[in-house]
Amino acid sequence: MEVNCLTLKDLINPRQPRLDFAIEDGENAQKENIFVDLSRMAPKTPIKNEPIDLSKQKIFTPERNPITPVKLVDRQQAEPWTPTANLKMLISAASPDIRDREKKKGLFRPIENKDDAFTDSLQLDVVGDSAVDEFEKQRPSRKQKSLGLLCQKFLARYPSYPLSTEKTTISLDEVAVSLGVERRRIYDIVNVLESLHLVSRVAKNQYGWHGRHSLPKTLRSLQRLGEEQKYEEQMAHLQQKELELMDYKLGERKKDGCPDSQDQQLLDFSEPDYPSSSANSRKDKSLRIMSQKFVMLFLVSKTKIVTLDVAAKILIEESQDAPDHSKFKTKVRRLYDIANVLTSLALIKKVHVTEERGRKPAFKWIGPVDFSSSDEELVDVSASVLPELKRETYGQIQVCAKQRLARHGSFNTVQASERIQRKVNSEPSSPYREEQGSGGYSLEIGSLAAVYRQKIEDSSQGKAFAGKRVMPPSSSLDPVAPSPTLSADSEYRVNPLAHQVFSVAQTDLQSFSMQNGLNAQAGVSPSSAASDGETPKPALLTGQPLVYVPSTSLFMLYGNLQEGPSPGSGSGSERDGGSLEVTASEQSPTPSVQKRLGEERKPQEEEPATKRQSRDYDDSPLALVMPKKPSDSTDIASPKTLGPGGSAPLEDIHMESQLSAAEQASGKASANCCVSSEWGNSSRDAEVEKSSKENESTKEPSLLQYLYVQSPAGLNGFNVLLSGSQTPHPVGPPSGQLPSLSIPCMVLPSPTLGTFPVLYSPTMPRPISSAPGAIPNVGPVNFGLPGLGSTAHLLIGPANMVNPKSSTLSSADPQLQCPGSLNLSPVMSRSHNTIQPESPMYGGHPVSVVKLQQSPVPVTPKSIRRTHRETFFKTPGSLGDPVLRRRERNPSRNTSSAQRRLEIPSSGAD
DNA sequence: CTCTCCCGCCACCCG
DNA sequence: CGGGTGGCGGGAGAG
Repeated sequence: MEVNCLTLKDLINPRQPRLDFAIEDGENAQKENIFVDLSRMAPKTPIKNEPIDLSKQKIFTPERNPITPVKLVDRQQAEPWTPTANLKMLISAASPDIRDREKKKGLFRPIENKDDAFTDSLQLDVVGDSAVDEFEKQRPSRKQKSLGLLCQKFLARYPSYPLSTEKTTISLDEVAVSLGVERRRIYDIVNVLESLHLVSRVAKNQYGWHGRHSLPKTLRSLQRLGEEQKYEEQMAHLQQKELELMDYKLGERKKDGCPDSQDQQLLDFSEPDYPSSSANSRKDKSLRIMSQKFVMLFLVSKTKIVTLDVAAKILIEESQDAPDHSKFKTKVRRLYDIANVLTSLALIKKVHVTEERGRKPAFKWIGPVDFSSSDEELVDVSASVLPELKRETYGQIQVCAKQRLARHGSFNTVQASERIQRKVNSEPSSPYREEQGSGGYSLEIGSLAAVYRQKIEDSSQGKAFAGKRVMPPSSSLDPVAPSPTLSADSEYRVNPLAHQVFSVAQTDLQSFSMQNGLNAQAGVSPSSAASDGETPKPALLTGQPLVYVPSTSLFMLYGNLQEGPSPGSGSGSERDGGSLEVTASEQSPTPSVQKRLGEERKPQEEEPATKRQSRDYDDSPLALVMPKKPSDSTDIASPKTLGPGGSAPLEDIHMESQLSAAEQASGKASANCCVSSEWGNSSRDAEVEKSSKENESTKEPSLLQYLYVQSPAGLNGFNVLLSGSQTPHPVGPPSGQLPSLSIPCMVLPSPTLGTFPVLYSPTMPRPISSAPGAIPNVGPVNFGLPGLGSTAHLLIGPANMVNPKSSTLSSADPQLQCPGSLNLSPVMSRSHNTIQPESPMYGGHPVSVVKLQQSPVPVTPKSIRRTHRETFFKTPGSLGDPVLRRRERNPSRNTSSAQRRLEIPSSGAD
């Protein structure tokens, strides 16, 4: 058949018209520099079949009938897509099974080509000729088929931060069909995603989607591993060598071939090859491992820039392959594959490093960075000093945080970036400088790393790279087991700093803001500044959580808000070190291990309930949190069950804490709010603008205080809160009643906590009574922050946090939906999917929303939302979700867990 | 040219 | 053993 098919295909294809020009550009852009929106995309949770509306944001999906079609005008889209599609159609005709697939595919098709489709459709509609042109043009350019694009499509199907309750399984076949590609390609994507624990294999052909919840943790673990392996040194070394070589040999491009020599040199340092540690079995060379190592390189790199040649060399070296040119080429190819996926995840972007000799392709890390730094430091200290963290510890931690703030909190991003840049430039190891601006990562990282290194060194030998071999490839990759540090971390997060922290934070913030200036622009993070082509859009990345930590992170947040998805923001997420337990699970290096670990994890997980909570925050796109106990409460959502002793009555506590937190927040928040939303969008309601303007006055002067923002995972960051109220004092009123803020903002309780009362401030165009209940029609409100720029967009929904986004948009802000704000829409859509149930409610009465706060208990869908935790890695049993909220869910979880276990085996190769 | 990286053969390896 | 996985590298599009 295939043969025949091919033939047919050829005939048919002969050129389907794809138009994708516009799209292509976009693609290119993305690919090249960018980042992606995937996060924003709507999630479709279940792939399974249905096309869901998914919404794909922009695209409209024309489709549903996929089928065949004749080429024609009607459905231009349908037809042409890709040759592959055609082929499939043909095939389907032949076989029923296939046909089914086709159908499915068809459903999805829109997705696949959404962009294209979108464009096409527009064009077509507009211009009749286009159709013809299309045919003519038809080139399915390579770009269209690129792995990066494919990956984006893939990611678009799933929520970045799926609710803990929703377990999404990915059927490779389905995906392949829906995306119109061969399965082989899906493997490439999945393998990379798996390396980051975004997915895990469940069974044959089946993967479970975890989302980004644990990404910070995973990254942290990888960073640690990278440090242990001394990748940084290796990189520096290679770079130097190269430079030297280059210098000596000027023009020759032997580079390609050269690697050998270099490699050898490296080897010298380290050790002679190690033939085998684990012999590199196929696994060692797997894309998964390569991916992890590649990520590690970024994480340990001070510059956060990794050139492909260096990465390839290191990989070759590790693999012990004899370095030959072909190997090098192969490695590079693989790295591109990985890079495409990572780029789609908005973790890296392409840049070019200009060395003395020319440009070299490289990638820059734009994902979260700081996790390791501040928190770790703290953690570390605490861990080392106080094995057991306790309240007291917190105190210490707080102190540290304060200090840190003092030192860095006010740090101007720009300054930071400059410094970094300087460092980079001066650094011998990093001969090149980025074309763009340097990222504004915290400077501390380096120092921290140094510290770590030392520690490590102590244990390990003097040899530079000896460490590397130490790790078994696969296992090593996985995240480290939870270390005490983590625990500390977690605690830190979890409980964070209570008031003290807050106070500190406030202060810092002010100073910070002052220094930075309110303008968001000013605050632009370096990375963003860099600008290559980065689009601001990225900011939206829903996926990236902002910093939640009060102290240090604040500034990051600030930056993030402004910028949006700046890498820095991501870093914030990192902090979540709290994910201890998660770590454990995830850490288990290989997936397989993970699975196994599941059991082990459980125990660990127990403690973590709180952690998770913290994590949740982290995960949540924008979460500024004020830690406090309340946060813990959030955990509710956390899947993991509490251990026996665990936090017992979380719920109660949560409630209380939440309230208190809310109060505090309200009180504290004094400034104007700033909200940033992830999505930048152009559109905003006029009203909003007004409000914003009004706010502006306020804003400018003050600074922002913040608030906390938390967005439920599913929401993608939509919830932000800000406030700035003048009223510093906390309002006493428990849940619902908070003092009204002069500024129009709503304070949302942490998503997780459903209980929180929402605060809404009336400044809005419509006068609203401050009383919560009173809120009239507050539908979702958008805030535009002037300072933030058009990009910033805030939507607030009266309803629970959860829905607001989606529903809000749809109902209230049509504008948002406008094409212009594509980004938003996608997001929105996503949330929709996830939350759908709620949406209806929401739509109905905004006001009612307020009530939401009520008791969390309800099993209603809403409640579900809260739980967005990550389920992922955890093994099933361990998942606490159920626990948290309602015990009801457990059953489901168990089931899921079972699956995972199954998975494990397969993946678990180890 | 070089940079990217798609494509798909075919080896592994698991069930 | 069959089929799911996925290493691998030729070769071609894009710049």
